[in-house]
Amino acid sequence: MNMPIQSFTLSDIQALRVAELFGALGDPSRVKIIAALLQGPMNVQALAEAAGISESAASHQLRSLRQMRLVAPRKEGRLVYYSLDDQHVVELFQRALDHILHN
Amino acid sequence: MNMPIQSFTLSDIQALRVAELFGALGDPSRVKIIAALLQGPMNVQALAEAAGISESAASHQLRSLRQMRLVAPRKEGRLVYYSLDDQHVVELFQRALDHILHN
DNA sequence: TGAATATATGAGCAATCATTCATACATCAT
DNA sequence: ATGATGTATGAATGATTGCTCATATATTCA
Repeated sequence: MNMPIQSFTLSDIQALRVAELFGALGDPSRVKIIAALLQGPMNVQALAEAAGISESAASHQLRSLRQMRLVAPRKEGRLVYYSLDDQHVVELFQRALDHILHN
Repeated sequence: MNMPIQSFTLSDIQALRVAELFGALGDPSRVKIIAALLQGPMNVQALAEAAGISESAASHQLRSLRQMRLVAPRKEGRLVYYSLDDQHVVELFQRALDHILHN
């Protein structure tokens, strides 16, 4: 499995989508949020603390990640638990983490 | 091989480095440049054309990629051929491409 | 030497982005 | 109902970013 990709010239939209995907992972706060979510679902407060940002800032970032379908919310009372929602991206992220930590 | 990473709270510097790596791949022009380089080394002009940007803009972007050691220059006369210089990142990129193209 | 070509680089600018602040909304407790 | 808590959201702001333009440097050719 896994046809090798010997790609070529990407269309504008394809390049944009790849860039958007990587861009979503291209901010330290979002990186910390995603790293925290590797442990399991967490609510906004906990994620804000894990990322070292305000709850409002966390909510904004979670919105971006939500819109890209990288995370999914689950409401429980007045808490909202977020979890990672794209296994491919999780693997991508872990590889990058691996690469950095092994630098 | 491959210790599973269950990582947690990243240090500020670790998060920053992961974010910088993804950020380097988080722009459509750079995505097109890297996609073009999957075929093999190319000079600045060719990369500019492949990315649909000016040669100056390409040179600027190549500088970023160079500073992150994602590409390496090889001078040949008055041409400078760039090639991909980080196999891990190449694999990361191809996975993302695969993911997007298979959406 | 002088002109042309390929690339690099700095300044300036417009656009994007991450955060803060104020506020709104929903849920729970009293 | 009232107040408190958790989250969401819009506007404003400061920082970053990708590009253009002008210019510099290096190499080749005449």
